[in-house]
Amino acid sequence: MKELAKTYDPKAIEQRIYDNWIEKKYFHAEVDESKKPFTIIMPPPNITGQLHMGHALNNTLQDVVIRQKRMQGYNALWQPGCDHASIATEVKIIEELKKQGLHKEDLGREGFLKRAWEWKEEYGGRIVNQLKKLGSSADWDRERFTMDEGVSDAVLEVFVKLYEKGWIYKGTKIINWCPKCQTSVSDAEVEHKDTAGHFWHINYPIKGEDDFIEIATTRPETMLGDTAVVVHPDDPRYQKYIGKTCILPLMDREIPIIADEYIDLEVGTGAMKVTPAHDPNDFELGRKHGLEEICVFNDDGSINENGGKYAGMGTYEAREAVVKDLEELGLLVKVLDHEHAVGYHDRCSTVIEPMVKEQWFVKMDEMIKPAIKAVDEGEVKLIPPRMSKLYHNWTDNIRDWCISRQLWWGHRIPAYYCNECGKMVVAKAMPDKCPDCGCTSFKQDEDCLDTWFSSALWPFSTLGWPEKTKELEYFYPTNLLITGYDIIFFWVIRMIFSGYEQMGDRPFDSVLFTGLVRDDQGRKMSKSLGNGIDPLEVIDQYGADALRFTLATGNSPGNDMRFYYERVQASRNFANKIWNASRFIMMNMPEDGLKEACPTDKLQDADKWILSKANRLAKEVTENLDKYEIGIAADKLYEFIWEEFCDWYIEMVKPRLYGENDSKEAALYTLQKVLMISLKLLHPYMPFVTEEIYTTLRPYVLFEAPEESIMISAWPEYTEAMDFADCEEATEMIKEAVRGIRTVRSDMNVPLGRKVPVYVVSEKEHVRDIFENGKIFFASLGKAAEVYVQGDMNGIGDDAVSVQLADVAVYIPLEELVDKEKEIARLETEKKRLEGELKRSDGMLNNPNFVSKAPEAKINQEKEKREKYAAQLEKVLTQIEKMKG
RNA sequence: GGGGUCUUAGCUCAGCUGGGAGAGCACCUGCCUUACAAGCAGGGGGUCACAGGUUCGAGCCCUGUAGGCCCCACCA
Repeated sequence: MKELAKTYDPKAIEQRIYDNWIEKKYFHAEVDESKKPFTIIMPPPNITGQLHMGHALNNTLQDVVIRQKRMQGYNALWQPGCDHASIATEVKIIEELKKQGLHKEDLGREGFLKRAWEWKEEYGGRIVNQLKKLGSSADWDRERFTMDEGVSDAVLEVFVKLYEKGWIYKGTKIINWCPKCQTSVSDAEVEHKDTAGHFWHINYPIKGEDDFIEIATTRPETMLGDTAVVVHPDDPRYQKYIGKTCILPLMDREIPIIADEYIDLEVGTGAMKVTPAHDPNDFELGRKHGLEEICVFNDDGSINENGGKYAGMGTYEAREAVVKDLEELGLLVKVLDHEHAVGYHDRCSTVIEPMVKEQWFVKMDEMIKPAIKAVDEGEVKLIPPRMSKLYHNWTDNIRDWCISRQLWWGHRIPAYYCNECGKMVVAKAMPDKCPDCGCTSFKQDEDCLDTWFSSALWPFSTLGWPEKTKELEYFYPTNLLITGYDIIFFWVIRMIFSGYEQMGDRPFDSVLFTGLVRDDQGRKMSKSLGNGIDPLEVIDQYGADALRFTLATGNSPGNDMRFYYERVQASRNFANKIWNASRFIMMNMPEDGLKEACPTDKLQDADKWILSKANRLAKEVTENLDKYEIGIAADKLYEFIWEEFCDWYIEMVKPRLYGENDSKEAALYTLQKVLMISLKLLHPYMPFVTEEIYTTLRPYVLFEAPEESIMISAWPEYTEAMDFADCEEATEMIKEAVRGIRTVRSDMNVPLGRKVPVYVVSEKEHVRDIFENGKIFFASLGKAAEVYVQGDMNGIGDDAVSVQLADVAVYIPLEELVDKEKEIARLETEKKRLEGELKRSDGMLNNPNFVSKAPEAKINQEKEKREKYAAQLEKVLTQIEKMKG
């Protein structure tokens, strides 16, 4: 007989098991109309990435769900892939080049892209291998990449379609510009942070008068691009100036003073300078009033030739110079401290410069509508539900999406310009000749698309769209997306509107949001803090199962969690627990295994009790998982396996296994049956240890006809045949009595080695039967010597220590060990407790409102409890009398 | 400025549609009992932030207060 090692050693088995799964192609899903599909689309990790705890968390949860669905008989597809992560990757490659003293321009576009693809080849596989270490059962045969041919084709298809529909357009508008990365970025990529700054109050001279209008600004250097001053039309302070002009200091430009209700009378001086080219508000105002847009910044953030003598200075250098000059001119009124929100690029933390530039945009107002409706009406379910508020936060204030990036690594915008007449043609491939002038030479747009443009199509592009593949037909819409709430705006919303627009249907039924995994002090794990915990190290130390179980428990959807090694240890211990329980069962296994199931009439109360509980557990775990309550299901498994199965059932059954015994076979069968159920239910969480045990047991547990792997075995289902709810009471009663004996022994300091006689007294015959059958348990679990079950007090002295339960009492004559005072005190405590319970119960039952309004079942339940307590209390009182007398 | 969320045992967190407060770790006591010391048995510890309200009944629902965290936002 094969033996299991004394402690579970994950390292010895994980790789071997995973390789076997891969070899057997268990992860692979093919279209099969005879089965129902269940699809999860994996959030594609960046090729630049290393596995971090966030990946470990959401991939664990995805794997739990997909493994369970696979066992339930669904045709389960977990579609994986990687993201080219346009800007993130480009930045990294530039950094690498920099170390060699090179700029990306030195390589040229083609050379740079070659380098980028090499990078992708080198690092793109790394994270996939790391996901495999976690046990992820994704269909790696279907792995995709956002820049592979198929997905790129989808990107071009969508771009051209939306362009032709008029929903993609090229326009000159104010956009967020990162002076460091030298590209535009979308609104979602700008992080606003309150930053300490100043309010500079500046006098602008009114033209032709010896008068000034005082404005306030947080960014004095932008005044170089001012083209107006605006005041509120009803502001009594400034009415006289409306329609006049003032002279822009330093630039000596004459600019109009205009009126607009946009102005808040309370803020600053009530008069605002207008810089249409460098502020989103000013831009709107400028367009409304037809103001000139003077751009005064170069792409690197320095002042350009429009800035006069300040040209060439950096932003902050220019700010100082401007302020100094104003001061010398006597136009600086005052400087106040002022905190205001400043936008930073989320990638590089550089201050974003709003700039007017020509870019490509996606028109959002129409496309967003079905996406709003879908969430409102529950066609796409967000878990937890509060996430739909976050979702609305964005959809309700949506602005057109700036999709062009001045980058090289990504999907190049499919717009072509005629080299002769400049005519623009948008098409999936370079046109043969110009429709206007017939010229055959074109130049493609230099810009790339926002990386999220391709991610938005992921749920259908990975399945082959725009081709009409059988996969697309069969697996779309997908069932579930599991991702962090931090990318709800970047990604989730964009997938939803893209799904409706391109496929005419939702991309997924549900989105389960995870929170952040924080360090043990609650801080975000980050490179700069150096507090990141490498999941691979955790796996190396404790095993993948332990990490997975830790991540799957102890938190709820959308909430952050802290990472504690203590919790991983606890999970590791749990894996070891079930390993050892299995080892125990193996040790008692008959040489040739167990060929047949034990007939019900041979099962004992304890067997029925644990089988029934396992049966109910299967039902509950399934229900929880159906609702994606992954942590709740895991808690129930833990509790059942450790406490009910190991601490109670296995301990109860031991005497039946030793030597010849009529009930041995039933015990063996029950142990194996319950273990199989437990292993299967646990498998989605702890795939490795459960597989190892399952395959080791396989040649012996023949009544189950086990599969060659647990991951393709059938998910346990609730069955009437295993519901012995009626028989559960007996075992529960015995447990209660055993617990009572243990407590008494402990309280009385009875050494474990000392066996004591135990008298079980009950007036009820059926209770006496239960304990007659359960005598064996008192010997092993309660360290009892002889056990006498009887209907009266015959042979029991008044000074015996007792456990008084409702229908039964247990007496233990301890003779010299009995400390009477102590025993009385113990009984008094018990008396108090019971009186309290009775009081509570009477309070409810004597309340006419309760009796008339509460559900009948609840009332009956309460009545039963009351009876039990009353009976118990009466016995305790009698016993106290006896001890005293 | 708008919104969300949290406040439960010493620590970290569960607690499903309201029906007698839970786990892990930590702590105390006793055990190397032939599955497991990564273990077993027993035990201590909580006016569920505060104040009202709804209800027969509130950790859970409503209102307000205080503190923490987070997101969104074009107030110069």
